[in-house]
Parts: sequence; structure tokens; C-alpha cells
Amino acid sequence: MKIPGRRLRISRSFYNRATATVARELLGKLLLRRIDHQWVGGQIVETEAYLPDDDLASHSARGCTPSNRSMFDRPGTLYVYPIHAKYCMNVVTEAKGLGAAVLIRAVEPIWGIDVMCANRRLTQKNRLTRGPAMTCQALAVDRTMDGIDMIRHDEIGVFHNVSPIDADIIASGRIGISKSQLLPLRYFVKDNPYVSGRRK
DNA sequence: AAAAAGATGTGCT
DNA sequence: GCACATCTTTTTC
Repeated sequence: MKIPGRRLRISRSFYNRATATVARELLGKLLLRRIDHQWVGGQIVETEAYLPDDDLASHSARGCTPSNRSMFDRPGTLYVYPIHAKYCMNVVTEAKGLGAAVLIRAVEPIWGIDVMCANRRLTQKNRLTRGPAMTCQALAVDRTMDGIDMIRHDEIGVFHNVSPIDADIIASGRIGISKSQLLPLRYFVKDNPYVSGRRK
């Protein structure tokens, strides 16, 4: 198995495209975090798009504020926000100043599973990264990383995968929101056990 | 200053 | 499957 840190990193131009496209194409990419000189993480299996316009569910819908300002930064910026005493992570998309991002909802763990279990204080790996806040906790991502540049940062990044996913991709309504629920902006890998929400 | 909401997760049934 | 813990931001008084 290749060393994760030597893989090709996703470029800024990848993120500087339509948010729904970025969300769909992030599936299968590798989200990696360096913890104690070791790269840990895995393959992204679930994302949600939050659009710059006409999307009332997005944090950017009411404009730029001190708490969501990194969402209006350059594409490739990390936007971490607090929710219910936990954290969720997004990668900013499209042009700077628009307020668009993709929420990373779930990852299939590949490297450093023991490290992620320790971060989560778990021994069972079935609920290790099944949801946005679980993923953040497993990868030790919190508010202190809000606003960092995912294109250049030494300790976190999204990387290309030499073995792309061999499964269908499904679009559905986004989870946990009360507005714009009908927009099919959630993308996930069909039948992947690490996807959040209802089992089939 | 106080209170409620929120892109959630856990533990228990 | 469902109740509730938990805390930051935002809104309201």
C-alpha cells in the first residue's frame, strides 16, 4: 500500500467548479490527516453540497459573519463549524466570496484505524466515521483548524485515489436540515456501510 | 444578559 | 427507533 502523504493532492482548480459537481466527484477521494507523523484517514463516501445562491439551508444564506467567514474564502479552504457540542468540516468551493462549500459527511477508514478509534474513544469500528461530526472527531479536526488552506496545509488534505470506487453513486435530499430539503444535493456511495443515515 | 436553535451522536429499548 | 445530552452562535429581551 502506498504512503498516503506521497499521493497527488487535489488542486485548487478542482474546488473552483460548481459545488454539486465537486461534491459528487469528492466521493472516492482520500481525506488524510497527519497525527504524530502518521497519515490517517480513508476514502470519502458521503458528501453534501451547500450552494452559494437560493440555498436557505446553507450557513452562507444570511451573508458573511464572523463565524462563517472562512466559507467565503478561497476554494480549498477548510470551514469547520460547531453543532450540538461537536464539529463538522467542509471544503470551500467555487470562487472566493460566494459562500459555497461541500460538507464531508462520511469516510471509509483505511489508514490509522487504531488512531481514529483512540480519538473517538471507541473500540468498535462500525460507528467510527459514520457522520460528519464522527469524521471530525476521528481525524482530530476542530475549530482551531477553521480557515486553513487544504491545498497547502502540512497536516491535512484531500488526495487522488489510484483505485476509484467500484459502485453506483446516489443523490438524495440532505440530512438534518429544515429548509430546501427537496434539493438532491447529498451524494453517497451505494451500499457502503460507512454512509450515515438509514440502512436499506 | 439570557435563551433557543442547530448541516449531530450516543445509549438504551 | 427514539429520547436526550451537550455547547457555540445567534437572536431576543
